[in-house]
This record gives sequence, C-alpha cells and structure tokens, in this order.
Amino acid sequence: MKGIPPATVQRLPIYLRCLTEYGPETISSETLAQLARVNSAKVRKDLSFLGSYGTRGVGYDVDHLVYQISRELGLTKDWAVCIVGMGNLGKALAKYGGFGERGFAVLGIFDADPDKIGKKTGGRTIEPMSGFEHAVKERQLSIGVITTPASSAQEVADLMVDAGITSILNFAPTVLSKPENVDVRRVDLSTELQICSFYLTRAAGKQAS
Amino acid sequence: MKGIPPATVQRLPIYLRCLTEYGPETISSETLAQLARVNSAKVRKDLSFLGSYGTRGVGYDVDHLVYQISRELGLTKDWAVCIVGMGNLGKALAKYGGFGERGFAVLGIFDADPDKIGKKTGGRTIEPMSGFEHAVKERQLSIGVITTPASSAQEVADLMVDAGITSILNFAPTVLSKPENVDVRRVDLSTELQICSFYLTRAAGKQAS
DNA sequence: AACTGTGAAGAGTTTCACAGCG
DNA sequence: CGCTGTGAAACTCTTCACAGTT
Repeated sequence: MKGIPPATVQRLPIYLRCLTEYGPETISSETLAQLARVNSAKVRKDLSFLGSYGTRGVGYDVDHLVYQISRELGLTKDWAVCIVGMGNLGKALAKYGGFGERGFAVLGIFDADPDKIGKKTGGRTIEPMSGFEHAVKERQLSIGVITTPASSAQEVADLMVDAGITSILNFAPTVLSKPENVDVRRVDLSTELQICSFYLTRAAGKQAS
Repeated sequence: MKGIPPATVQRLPIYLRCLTEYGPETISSETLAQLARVNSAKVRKDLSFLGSYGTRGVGYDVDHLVYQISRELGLTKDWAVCIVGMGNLGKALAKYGGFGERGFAVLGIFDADPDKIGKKTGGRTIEPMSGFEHAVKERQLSIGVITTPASSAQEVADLMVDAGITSILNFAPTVLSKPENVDVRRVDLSTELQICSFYLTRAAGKQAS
C-alpha cells in the first residue's frame, strides 16, 4: 500500500527512542538529527513517508510523532516472543527483563536438552521442543528468537516456520533458508567482530600512508 | 588504498563462513551464492574487489579464497577484546568461549559495580574501571564491547576512546557520539524487535488486500 | 523568520548480460 | 563449454537546495 523504504524502517526505532527521551513539546528535524546522529534532510524525508506531521516554522509535535512512529512500527499492540536455545545468550536474553522498549513479552523459552527442561530462567520455566508448536498457537507467539548453536539453528527455524511464526531473530552464526513470507533478521556477533577487524586493519594502514 | 565498499565488507564474513564449511577444493560463484543466499553476480563482484582469484571455467580455489578473505579482514592476526558491563548480556558474552570464529580473545572484563569486582566469569576476573586505561595499553586491547545499560554507555565509550580504542561494538540501546576515526558498530536488540514488529504488521495487512 | 516537505542531483548498491579466458 | 570478471543499466539511498507554509 504505502511502502516505507527499508532504510527508513531501520531508523524509525532510533528516532522513537530519541523522541521519548526528549523533553520539550516540539522538536525540529535539525535537533532530532543531532540526537540520532544523522543528516536533517534524512530525518525530514524519513518522517515524510509517515505523512505530513510537521508544522513549518515550528517543527514536529513530539507526542504526536511518537504516536505516529509507534503506530507505523506496529507497537500499539503487544507481541509475544519465544526464545529457543537456553545457552548463555538465550538465558541472558530471557533474564533481560524490560525486553527492549516494552511492547514485547517473552512468553516461552525452549531447549532441546532434557537436562535444562523444567529449570527456571528469568521467571519462566524452560520447556521442551515437543510442546513448541502447541505453545506458539495457544500463546500466539509471533516472534521467534534463535539462540541455539549454529548446527541446530536451521532445524529450529524450520520448526518455527512450521508452527506459523513469520518473524525470526537469529543470533546463531549461520544464514538461514526460509520461505519468501518469513522475515529473518540476523544478529551476528562474529560477523560484527570481523568487520571491526577489517576497519582496524584499515586504520592501521592509514597511519603509514 | 584499495577501497572495498562497505556493503561488500559486510558480506565477506559470511562468505568466509560458508567457505570454511564447504568440502570440495573449488567452488563456483553460483554455489557460493546459494550457500550465502545472495545473487551470484554479487559474489563475483564482491570477490573481484579482493583481486582476481578465480579461474574461468573452473571457479575459485576454496583454501586460497579463505586465505585472501581472512587476510583482507585482518584475521591473520589475533585481536584482544574487552567487555565493559557485566550484566546478563556481558556475562553471557564473556562465557561464550569460542568467541565468534576464533582470532578474538577476551582479555579483559570490567564493571563499575564494586560488588561485581573480583568475581569470576568465563574464567576471567571482573576488574574495576579504574584499571581500564592501563589494561588497554598493557594488553593491547583493541576492540571494546559495551554491554552496560544505556545510561552509562556514552561514558564508557568516552573512556574507551580516551584509552585509545578505535573499534567499539555497542550492545547498549543508545546512539553514541564518537570522534571521526573511531568505528562504532551497533547491535541493538530492541531496534531489531521493533523492525520485526513493523514487518509483522505489514504482513498482517497483506492478507487483507 | 524559521522550519517543513520535496524535486532533483549525487553516491552507492545490485543485477544483468556478455566478452573473454582456461 | 563453463565460469569469471566487469561495463552498463537499474535501482536504492542520501544529500542538497529551495519553494512553500505557518
């Protein structure tokens, strides 16, 4: 219908965070740009995809903008999240109480290891994968977080897709196969470190030139 | 000197991973593309930035390509990493033994909380921030990982920059100010979840149309 | 006067399509 | 023949610059 560019979607959560931390009632694109560390034309163009919510000569009404961005991001409703893989990272995420900036509730934590099942983490009990599909349907889990080792990530992703989950956050260091209609976001520590390494090496080279 | 485009740098770690998991001695751009789930022309163009390491009619020698990509990413040397902020996530990362695909060693874990100092996590002792700058210099820590709450992330980033760190991985949900020459990579769970929410909402809308 | 909203230019990225090499 | 390497086209994203509104 509308079609907000992906690059803009990536920035909306940042604007939202800056706005909620900002005191005054109105804000100019220039000020918001400084908070988000981007160019002010970018802010104006990004916001223009949501509609014309600014006032020329004044700026944007902060509350109204917060509402519009939240609405566009689908944050007016709560989302149920499940986490599969209760290793160090999975447990850390499960305990990470205020899951991001609210609106997301962890309503299921799973692991394949029988030794872990029944143990508690972050106030929830670790469940076996056998009950996964049923839990997804019953609790309307819509976002799946994968924190398993790479070797089981694809298998878990397939289970998630079969259970009807269409949005996956993958922390396992592997590229997942998935149907067209499923959105997989990759959060990959080792990739990021390697990129750091690249730019470090590059920077070291610069000194010499 | 050369100038590999950022978009290509982002993909090199993925190619590297696919290649190290691949059996045969040579690989075609088409096969690598399938493993990395990208277009084969993209693979060829990406690899061409490293030099002409393919053989027409045959493909790329896997070992040679692994070496060339590793070299380009600066993975032929080891990097010392420090982690600041020993909350759930920081501890999880500290314990996460095989830090990514080797080449990275956690040689310092820090926290500002006196109660945490001296405790052990993942085989290392949590150190106070007072010794941070000295540790960075002595142990040549070159990559800083921030896993503090958002409220102290900027302060920690400033300390890192002052200590001479030029590469930062920021897990705190905030945008950091930094000098030109410092590379900050953001890994932001709440942002990713909000993007999931956006595409979930969008997908729900599609059913109706 | 101050600021938004946006056409248009510019930069970067992806993809196509094919010449050229092994 | 099969596959790489790459110009060129197509697309996306960023930035500029300014007309238009309050």
